[in-house]
Amino acid sequence: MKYHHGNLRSELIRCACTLCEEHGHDKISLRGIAKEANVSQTAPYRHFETKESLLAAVAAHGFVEMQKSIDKIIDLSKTNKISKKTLIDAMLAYLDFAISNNNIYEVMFGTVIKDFRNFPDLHDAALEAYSSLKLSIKRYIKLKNDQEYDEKCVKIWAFLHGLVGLNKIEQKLEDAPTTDGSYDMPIDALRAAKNNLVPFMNSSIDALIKS
Amino acid sequence: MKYHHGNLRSELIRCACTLCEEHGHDKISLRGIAKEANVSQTAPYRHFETKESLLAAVAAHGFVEMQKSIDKIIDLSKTNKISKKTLIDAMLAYLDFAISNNNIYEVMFGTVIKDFRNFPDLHDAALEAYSSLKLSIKRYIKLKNDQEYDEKCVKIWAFLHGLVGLNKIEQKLEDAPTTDGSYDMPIDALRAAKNNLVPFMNSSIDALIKS
DNA sequence: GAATTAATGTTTACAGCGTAAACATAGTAC
DNA sequence: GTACTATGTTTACGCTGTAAACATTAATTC
Repeated sequence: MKYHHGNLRSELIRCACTLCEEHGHDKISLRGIAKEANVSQTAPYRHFETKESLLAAVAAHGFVEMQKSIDKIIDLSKTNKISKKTLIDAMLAYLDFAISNNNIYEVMFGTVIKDFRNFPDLHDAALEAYSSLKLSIKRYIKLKNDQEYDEKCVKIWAFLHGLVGLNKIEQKLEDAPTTDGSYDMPIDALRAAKNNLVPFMNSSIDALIKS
Repeated sequence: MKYHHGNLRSELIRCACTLCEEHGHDKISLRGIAKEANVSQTAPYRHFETKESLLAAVAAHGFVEMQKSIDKIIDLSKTNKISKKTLIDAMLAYLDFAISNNNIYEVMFGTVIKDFRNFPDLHDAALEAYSSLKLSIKRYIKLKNDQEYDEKCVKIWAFLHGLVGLNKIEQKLEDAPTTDGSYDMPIDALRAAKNNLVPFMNSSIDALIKS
């Protein structure tokens, strides 16, 4: 085995992403990541100042991937209007990314990384992802000015982000009978929403854009 | 000083709430909480099986307090309809609680507690809080059936929960110029929303209820 | 009311964590 | 080739959650 790895930095990010998605950010250690990459436990410190900065790289990677999955839907090579179906598909792509990369999404939006400005790559990646979300609205509907696009975009982003959060709650509550013998109403409602996601999203997104 | 504390359990929860809100759940230790309560570092284990279960008590307390702040607005002693202003006030009470108890809200809705069913008090408190949210909608508008109330409630809850999340993001991004010299559009939009929160909420909540 | 038991404290101990410091090896510039 | 820099390893430290053994007080039994 070579003394020098050659590509340790990106390998560490790769291992961190894998382990994070598998076990959750609070269950992974720098030592575990280093072991996964077959290096000593302090080797990561040649590439990342702290554990937080390695997780920042994981989050940045997440934002890039999330943006890609939105861009794929709205087809960046074109500039024409998109249909309502395409808009909803883009929103569904957001949800799909968030849910299939649950633990990485948590790193992107949770409290792990305190200040994005300490990690310029992450800061940029997050803004880039937002710009794709905004672009999808821009290409769906004509509004007065950029500020108005931002307002709608924030409303929709909040709604999407909230749905991701509630999805986590649902998993924690499940539908065990409560102590008084009744069942969990919010869970049924959340399940119903998920089972009919397209009409659910159609009505909500439309309402928010026109609000 | 007495050998037996007398009220250590509730005192530990109180200390945990204080320290958690002050430093964030990931920065507090069982040892620190024990020290704050003036007991030995393993004393908490006579009342809580794990750190997670102490934090579950913190979360349960949070849900109770959150529910109280909603109930105070809609006045549980009455059963008549409420005005739109009162409904919005209830939603603002949710946001206000979430933001002024940022770190406890994180414990309530984050990944710290894996499965609420392991903590029946927490499970119940969460459902109780949801029922108050739903009640506020029930007393605002007449809908077909309970299922329909749940659908609207989930939409609004998602929106509120998402706004709380975006508020955290805003704090992490702030408005430092990005590497290409431009400024952060989402931040401006979020600030604009916060500076005009009542009309912002008015239009959004209305749109979601009618969607 | 004394003896027993249960509840609730303390002390000690351990393995895993993030990370600092000292050292070793490999690649690069002159 | 020699010096320098980059990137690896080894060792060590204080903090963490928590298990185990022990001490003290409160509650229960007779």
